[in-house]
Amino acid sequence: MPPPSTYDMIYAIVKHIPRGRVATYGQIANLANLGGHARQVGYALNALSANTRMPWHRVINAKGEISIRKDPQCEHRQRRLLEQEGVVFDERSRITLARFGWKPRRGPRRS
DNA sequence: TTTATGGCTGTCA
DNA sequence: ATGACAGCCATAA
Repeated sequence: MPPPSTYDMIYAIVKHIPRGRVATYGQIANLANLGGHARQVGYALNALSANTRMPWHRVINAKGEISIRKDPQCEHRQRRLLEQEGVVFDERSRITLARFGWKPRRGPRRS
């Protein structure tokens, strides 16, 4: 069987993002051995099926904001999904990565 | 096969 | 802190 494709790796990482937490494209790209090329991550997510169960909405850009695609409405929808998971946006529509940023690894247990 | 695009990132001012 | 520029690579036509 052939090795996993780049998209598969990305999907695997995104699937592992816990609920109520968000990860940046660079974060996923790094975990996916992409070497930091976050772009492919975004494309992979965009290539997902509409009925996929992939938590693509938990993936955001390094600025902590929701990346804009072709449809500005997607931004609104993604934000809605995140809020539904408990993620909070500030006035700038930005997420506090320090708080909601997904920390892979056993992670330092927060108090 | 080549060409064009694309949900980004990091650095500089 | 924000704004602007260039670079990298895989997928789809």
